[in-house]
Amino acid sequence: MNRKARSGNGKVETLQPEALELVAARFRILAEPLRLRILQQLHEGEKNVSELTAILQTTQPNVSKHLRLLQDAGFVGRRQTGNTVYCFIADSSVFDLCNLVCTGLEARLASHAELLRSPGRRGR
Amino acid sequence: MNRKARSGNGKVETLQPEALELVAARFRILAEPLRLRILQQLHEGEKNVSELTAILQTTQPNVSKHLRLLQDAGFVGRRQTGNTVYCFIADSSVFDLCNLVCTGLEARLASHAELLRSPGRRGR
DNA sequence: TCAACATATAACGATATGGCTATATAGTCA
DNA sequence: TGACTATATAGCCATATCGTTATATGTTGA
Repeated sequence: MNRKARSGNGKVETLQPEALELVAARFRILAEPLRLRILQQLHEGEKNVSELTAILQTTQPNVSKHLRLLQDAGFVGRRQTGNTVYCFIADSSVFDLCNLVCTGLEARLASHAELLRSPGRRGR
Repeated sequence: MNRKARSGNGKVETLQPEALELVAARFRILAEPLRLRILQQLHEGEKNVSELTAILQTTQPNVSKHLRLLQDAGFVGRRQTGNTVYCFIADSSVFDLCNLVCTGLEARLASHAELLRSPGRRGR
């Protein structure tokens, strides 16, 4: 064991800057509303590109592009039958991530709401 | 209870598109290497802007700008004494998030490595 | 009040990214 | 093979964001 972080012990606190780039890139995948909506749709069950396009009210190339990123990151998988491509959640831990963010967001918004309500009487 | 998601039950699977924008925005805060490096530094203990600037090898305005985003998101707090501003982690759950991403990333990279090693003999 | 220091903001250029339209690729069926 | 359908890619424009330099704000101490 030397001073540099080794594989398997990925505590973000100890990562090198280059590794943090990878972590940031992974966050960036989830930093787009449309991609989150795609994940949300796939949470209900697998869907093909045309279905997603219709549901999300955007263009087919746009869906394809976003799907590619989600697939490259390993969040989404694909299954092709004939010439239609069915997409599905390949790593459901992505929802743990999203829900952690949701929780933090709720806490944040609640604390803001608190500030607007009865200043000086926090917590009741 | 009506058909729209209500406060407190923030399962990402059920959020409206507008709510997903907020979730995406929160992910976006963590989608920058320099911001992750700031968080990393603050994990060791509070630091002021000048110290961060020196450590991160960038300009002071750049650090200030990123700190602002981290503060607005509630991840980082500030304490001002005299004219120096000390920053610290205000929501340490941000590291849970980062570590979840790290874990997923490691798994992803490991599975890629697997593909390069002995094709056909996966899992051993 | 003035000089000095620490931090914040403004304004800019460079780059990245989202969404579009047009087109290419690839699979199915006749 | 050729028409049709589903998806992917290319190319483009608009916008957002990073990092920089210049400057403003604000705090301390003489």
